[in-house]
Amino acid sequence: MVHNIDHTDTGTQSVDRALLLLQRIGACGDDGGTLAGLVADTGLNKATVRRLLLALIRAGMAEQDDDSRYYLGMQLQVLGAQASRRPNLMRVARESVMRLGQVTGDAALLTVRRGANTLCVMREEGSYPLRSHALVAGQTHPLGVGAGSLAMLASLPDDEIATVLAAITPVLADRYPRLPPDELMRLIEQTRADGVALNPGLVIDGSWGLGIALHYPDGRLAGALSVAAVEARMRPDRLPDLTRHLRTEAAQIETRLARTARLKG
Amino acid sequence: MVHNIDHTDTGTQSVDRALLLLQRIGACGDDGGTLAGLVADTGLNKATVRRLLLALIRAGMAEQDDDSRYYLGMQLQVLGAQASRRPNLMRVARESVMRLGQVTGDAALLTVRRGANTLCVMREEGSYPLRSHALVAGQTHPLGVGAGSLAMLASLPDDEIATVLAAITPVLADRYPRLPPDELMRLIEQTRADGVALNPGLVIDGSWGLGIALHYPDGRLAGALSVAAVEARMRPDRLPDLTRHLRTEAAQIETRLARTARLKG
DNA sequence: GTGGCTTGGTTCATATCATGAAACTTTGCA
DNA sequence: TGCAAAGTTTCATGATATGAACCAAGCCAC
Repeated sequence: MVHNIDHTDTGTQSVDRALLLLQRIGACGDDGGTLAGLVADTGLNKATVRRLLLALIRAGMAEQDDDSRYYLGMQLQVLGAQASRRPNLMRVARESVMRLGQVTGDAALLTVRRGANTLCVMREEGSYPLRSHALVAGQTHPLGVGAGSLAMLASLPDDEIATVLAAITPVLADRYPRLPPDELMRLIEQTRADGVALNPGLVIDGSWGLGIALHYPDGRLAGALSVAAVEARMRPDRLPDLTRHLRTEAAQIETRLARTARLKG
Repeated sequence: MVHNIDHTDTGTQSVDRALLLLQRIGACGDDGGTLAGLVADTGLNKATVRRLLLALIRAGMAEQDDDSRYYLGMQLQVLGAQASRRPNLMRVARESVMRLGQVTGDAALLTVRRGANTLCVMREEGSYPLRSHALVAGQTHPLGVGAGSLAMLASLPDDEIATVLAAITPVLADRYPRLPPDELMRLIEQTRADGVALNPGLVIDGSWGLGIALHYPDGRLAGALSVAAVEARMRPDRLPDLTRHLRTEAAQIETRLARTARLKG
């Protein structure tokens, strides 16, 4: 039924740019973004950014304050609430992510794939005071960068891995010097052997992570569940314990995914 | 500082359409929308809708299920959560809206202005079993249609009211036969005299509402707070009580708006 | 089965619409 | 007062979104 599975990207340049802009505004954090900042972030022309921002504002997706900073708009809160009513991965996993964070004391993360990249969709802070803020909800990284991301990449068939690697190699070279494609291949082997993905501070020094992929009942990749902490909290003796918690919650999420899939069947 | 206050709408047709589409998908409810349905809703060409949907899907704003229905995407949940961290009207009013719903037992609503229309951004169900579902979060109506909406319209200066009326007259004639512009003018007078807006079932038979406008400390319109119920719950003897609750919560919201405004100064 | 009907999805010539360099305005600073 | 940086707008130009027409798949009645 869905004919065009590769989501060809012709004929909507301005829409793509506008939506990219929305993400960038979100990434600016609580006190919004400036026009110049967004221009720098996106690499677009100043006039283009301004024009797109006006369109976003018109639709309520963005707002502009008196100090001429740009923020996310209230329409997004409404749409976000509407989206949250659907029994999708995020809703189904919420409970598990929160429990994982509370039980381990570290940050629990839920990540999904978006093409050759990953998006962190949820983060539950643990109680441990020394926190790794390497990954925050809304951030994207190339597939393979970070524990959850690596777990997802490793779960893909080899030919798809090759495609993804080809796509992200320039980005890796540019922004993740410690993760060249061959190192990533090695990590994939390791992950497949272990059944969990370990990121020993390869993205940010001292920021470790442990992740596991999640699948829909039909075998399709759904996302990844992971735990992030400072190096001292991920010593070898603690890994088996963390892995066990991850596996328990991952199993629970997959069970619930299967249940909601059956409802529609 | 913000030069172009009228938000001129040139040069972004496709973005406007894509964002309109997002709202329509949201309006489809929990089990999504079909391509044909969205085409009918928006009046756009089928190919255009499909192309825009692919762009939305690419950005994670929408998703397409196996049964080729379209839903709101997870990226919206993430952006919605980010938007919710800002101390805007919605966040500042949340507590009051919930309390209003619980105390009165009816549905409490928070509405904002969007040009010549209003958007319901929040709804708190009361406990009373017989509910009016005339207004649900995410729905839009012309300014003046509904109690909160009427409260906002009545609070505008006369010349702006004239502009708005001119803009919405065709829509009124088409979709709200019981609310011709002159009737709306009468309601505005009534609202100004009473200090609250009463909608005695003029939009949907038997669905009554009572609303009051909210303002920022500098006098700008912020939105409206309202209560909706079936006719039997809005008999004259109950109105003073409801009005008092509305006034109390509105005052509280305005106080908190003033406080957050002072923080930025 | 088969013919008609509905709905999902795609193509491609065309003219519309988004583009971005440049100009203009405002603000901040020295 | 003059300079620099950031915000905002304009407008000629060609890249880009458009939508009529088309294809394909499912569904139903007969």
